[in-house]
Amino acid sequence: MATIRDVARAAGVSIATVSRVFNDHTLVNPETASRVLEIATKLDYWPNGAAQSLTTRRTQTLGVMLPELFGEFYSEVIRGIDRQSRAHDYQILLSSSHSNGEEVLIAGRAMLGRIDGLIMMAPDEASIETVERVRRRVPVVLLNPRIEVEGCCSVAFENFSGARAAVAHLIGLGHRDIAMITGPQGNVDAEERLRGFRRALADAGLDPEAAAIIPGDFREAAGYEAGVTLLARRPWPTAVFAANDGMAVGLLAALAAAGKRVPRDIAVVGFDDIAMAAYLNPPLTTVSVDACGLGQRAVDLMMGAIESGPTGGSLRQQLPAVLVVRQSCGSDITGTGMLEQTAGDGGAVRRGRK
Amino acid sequence: MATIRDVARAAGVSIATVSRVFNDHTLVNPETASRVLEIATKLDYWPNGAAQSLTTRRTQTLGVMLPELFGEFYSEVIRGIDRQSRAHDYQILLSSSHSNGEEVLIAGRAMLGRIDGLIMMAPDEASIETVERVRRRVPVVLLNPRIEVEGCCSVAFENFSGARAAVAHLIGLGHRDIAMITGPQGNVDAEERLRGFRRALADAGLDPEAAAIIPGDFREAAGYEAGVTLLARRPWPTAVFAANDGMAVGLLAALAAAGKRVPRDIAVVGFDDIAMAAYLNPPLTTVSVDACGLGQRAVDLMMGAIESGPTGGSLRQQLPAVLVVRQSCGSDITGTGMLEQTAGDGGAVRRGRK
DNA sequence: GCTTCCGATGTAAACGGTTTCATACTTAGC
DNA sequence: GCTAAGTATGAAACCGTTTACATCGGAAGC
Repeated sequence: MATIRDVARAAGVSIATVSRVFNDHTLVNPETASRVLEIATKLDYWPNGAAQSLTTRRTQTLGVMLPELFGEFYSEVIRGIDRQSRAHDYQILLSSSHSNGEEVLIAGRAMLGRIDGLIMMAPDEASIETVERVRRRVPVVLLNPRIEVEGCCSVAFENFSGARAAVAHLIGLGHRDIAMITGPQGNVDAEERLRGFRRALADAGLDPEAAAIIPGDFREAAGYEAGVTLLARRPWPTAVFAANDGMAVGLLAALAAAGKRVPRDIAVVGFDDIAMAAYLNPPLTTVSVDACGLGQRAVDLMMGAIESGPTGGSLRQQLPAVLVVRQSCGSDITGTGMLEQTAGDGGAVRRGRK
Repeated sequence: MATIRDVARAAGVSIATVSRVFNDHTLVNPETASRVLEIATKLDYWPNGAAQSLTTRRTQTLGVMLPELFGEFYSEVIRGIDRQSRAHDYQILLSSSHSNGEEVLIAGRAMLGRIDGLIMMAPDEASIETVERVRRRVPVVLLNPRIEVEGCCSVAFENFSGARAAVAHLIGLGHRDIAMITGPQGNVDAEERLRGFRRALADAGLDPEAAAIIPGDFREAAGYEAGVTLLARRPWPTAVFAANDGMAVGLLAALAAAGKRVPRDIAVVGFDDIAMAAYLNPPLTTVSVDACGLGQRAVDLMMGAIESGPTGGSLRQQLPAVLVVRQSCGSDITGTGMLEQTAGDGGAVRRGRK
């Protein structure tokens, strides 16, 4: 394939001139420029990206590392990152499904020299070292970080207050015996949601230790199993808070299979507000988070960090988690229009289909 | 940051030796190797990817270009690509949301030198030139191509026969007046599905020209509007085939809002089998395609193409589109177990929730 | 004791660009 | 007509690797 030297030779100029033509360095004679361009087209010359980024130290690429690419949530995050990156003329180098620190390290190493920054959802403690090493070379933005890393920006959802608001809502409806299906152990989001659940109970003077906690893993099947487990016990809780919508879907299926009516027999609340939540039977009350917005915000922070160089501070941002009341929780008050509060202090509530 | 020279100097060896240590070239003294490794760790040395790929001409990266990153379908494709890439130790460079040929060209150029191959869903004719130019340097795999490009592998769904099977099923249930909501003009999938719709009518001796065709764009809102449009006409069709599930969702909402019962008053069939299809009210009969599998298959083809070099032939693969019968079409025959046919000749049918 | 071979390492030339600095040639200023 | 300023271009260094080839001891073979 033609290189810059081929073009230079064919056009009878030096490689410096060809480079100038391709980089709009204006100080080149228009006549020469057009000749070079013509030759370049004829030779089908395209500058080599690797060579360019080697000298310029710019790649116009953002690295993205996610623990796993499963479920609608992650897709949305990626969509947000992608969209915002495009707006800034960046491409994204994606590497997901890392189950352990070792893999993260390898992936990080492979990205080095190919990215101008890294957006990362750190799965566990083992990856922190990789973050530190990467951070020494390019800016890093963390998504929902378990531990804040010095010098890294981060964006996170208000998992805690979102969960707290959801459970407070159930309590407000008169529920006293509320169970929870948790997310995978070690997952920050899952833990924060559990913490919010407990806090809401404590706030209402209920004993958090007395509540049934069923372990789950964010997957639909776990929700189904949890439903079976719950129904095997007596007395049944009057409401269940699932740590994410996927498990809520499974739970609803289990309850339906057992002939239980939602919300009459048991109320159900989820978390995430995935696309299908509004279409479930009954429509699922859940806590809405803007996954796409999370990605976009991360890119914005990254752009700031890239601009300001390594001296850039470490901004921490929180994105709201808003309770969306539908029918699965039993407070079927329609026609009241929209009612919202910010999640910041005590919880946000929104009614309606969307 | 430390370069290979820094390590070499500190360890008292040449850069060649350091390079050998990092590339397992065995012909290096174990003692020297461990000293180099130690120094490298102390200096926090990581090889620079751009420099490596410049000399080796290998990037361990696959380019992925999609027309837009919207909807579950594309997310699934990306998941498939990502998963399979990881299995082969490749990363993926993503660039989506290209609305015109110009943007595709720019993106293609930006990728050059950074990728070992390109997986692309070509949105329109204007991008063909870019494909040609890219193909001269690295292998290209096309997804659902409108036009086959000489020397490119491709993977596509059996859109035509899937749609044909769906409509044939409706006809088999006794429907004679069937409307269709089409996808965006110029979209290959949309066109093939329309073609399948017409063929099924013709097969049954019905006049394809007489059927109502409502233009859509694959989005939920378009489905809703199409529903309104259809209900404003008389007589109403007894069944509607939506070119994708997103629009079917909107259609169902419009029908529900108008007090129509599905499938009693009007039967509905979609296409794609997105996750929520099984949870809609009523559960949506649709044509299931394995978007994730499409991505995986594309990667497999790519690996073959990379292996065999530029001489590699141009394989064309087709992935089945299988009709999944649920309740929205009215053939609510439960308890009959699974019934499947391959879509290849006349259509595949599968019953049940999943 | 002299070749021969081999293992370990160094030297230097790529890879394909960008960019600093120098140079040649105009043009303007007086 | 000589200097100063400016414009267009070229030469060469550099970015951080890999790798073909050269070098250099030391062990083996005779």
